[in-house]
Amino acid sequence: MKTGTKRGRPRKFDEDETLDQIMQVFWKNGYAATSLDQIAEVTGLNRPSLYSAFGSKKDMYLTIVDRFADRMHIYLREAGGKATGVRPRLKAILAAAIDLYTGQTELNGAPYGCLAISTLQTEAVQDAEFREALDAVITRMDKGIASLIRHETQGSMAETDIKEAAQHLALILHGLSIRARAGEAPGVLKALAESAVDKIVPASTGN
Amino acid sequence: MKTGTKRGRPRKFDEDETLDQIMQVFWKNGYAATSLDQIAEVTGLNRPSLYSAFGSKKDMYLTIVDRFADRMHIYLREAGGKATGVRPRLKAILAAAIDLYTGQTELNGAPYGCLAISTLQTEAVQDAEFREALDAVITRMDKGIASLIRHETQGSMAETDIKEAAQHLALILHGLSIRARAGEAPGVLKALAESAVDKIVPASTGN
DNA sequence: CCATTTTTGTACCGTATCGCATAAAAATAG
DNA sequence: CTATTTTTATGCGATACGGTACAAAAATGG
Repeated sequence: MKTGTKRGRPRKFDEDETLDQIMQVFWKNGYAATSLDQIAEVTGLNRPSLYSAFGSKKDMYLTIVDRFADRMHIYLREAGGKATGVRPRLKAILAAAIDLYTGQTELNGAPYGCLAISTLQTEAVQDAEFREALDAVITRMDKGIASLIRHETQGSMAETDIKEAAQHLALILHGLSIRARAGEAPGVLKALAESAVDKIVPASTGN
Repeated sequence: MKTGTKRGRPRKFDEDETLDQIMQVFWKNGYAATSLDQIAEVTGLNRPSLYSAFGSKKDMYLTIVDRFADRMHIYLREAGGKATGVRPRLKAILAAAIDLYTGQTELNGAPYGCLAISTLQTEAVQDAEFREALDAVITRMDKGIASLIRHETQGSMAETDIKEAAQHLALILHGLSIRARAGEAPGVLKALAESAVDKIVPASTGN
């Protein structure tokens, strides 16, 4: 019984590529306004294939939200790594996020903002599972930024101040996502992000 | 030809009260996930009556967005008037907004965040009219906050700094709306708002 | 070459959707 | 009391929705 090769008819599609296509649709239209027919058209699959591969519409969406959050954090971590010092690193990740929100990266082709902030949020009231997913995304962002600040300031900031600053920057970031979706230009958003970092993170730390 | 009294069958409903009920439904569910049947049930009207009074679903929603923005600004203006000094006034309007976002006021009964930020935003990509409406809400908030700062600092701040600070605070506010919808407690949000004001608005102005 | 397994594609089910057509109801005008 | 005006109420109509049943297709195992 060789288990190297799969048994039945081979899939016509690449799962990863298909998930990326699905992500685009949800990212653009949100959950409620997206139909499975649209997804079927974009992916080239038919609904039964979609269902057997990814479950229900809600399953698909939650999968996509996780996928987006993972991608986002890898992408921001990488962007933050290119600078040194608290403020420069924070500015770098905010600028990278703005590029993503305004459609300047290869992950998306248009100014859709943040998938979680801009689409998941709307559904959060009606559905507890969506609300928990949104909360998880927010918390993860808070902790990610706090971790960066903590690491970069090396004990010169009180822990409560670190957490507070991180939340302030996350609030700013989410506000920027909304403006990106409203059509605001990347340059304007980046200028706002830079000055926000200067105000929120103390200069006494050396930068 | 007396024109004092209307001619036909009298309406069974109060237009203002009905609009408030419609606002609740859109506020909770967003645009796409709201059906006219839900609205009909909540208002006690049937669809033809709704249509003849308020137009299509999209018409109704845009009407509601305007209505919400107007209410919001009256409410915040009133809240800001109860304090004196830049920072106290800004803190007062942010706290009032958080009360609204978390369902502590009589305008709404649950933590739905900001209607425009939390529901209009999702539709902004698909529909240019929605995108413009969102942009208008954002701009109005920026200008409102800038006006407050300008008035309260009496020329001690440069105009560009005023506008920048106003946008920073609006970004924070919109981020707070999202957290409210995610279920965060009012107290936590208010603490964040207060410290944000302290960081963003210079202390040199006297407060 | 036939059985088995997995995916694909067509077609369908029941329901929900928005908008409207049409008639009944309730008021005023003369 | 009749004509007119406006709103209400029933119901239709065409489409769209999510999900699934079922058979054909395409691979492997022996």
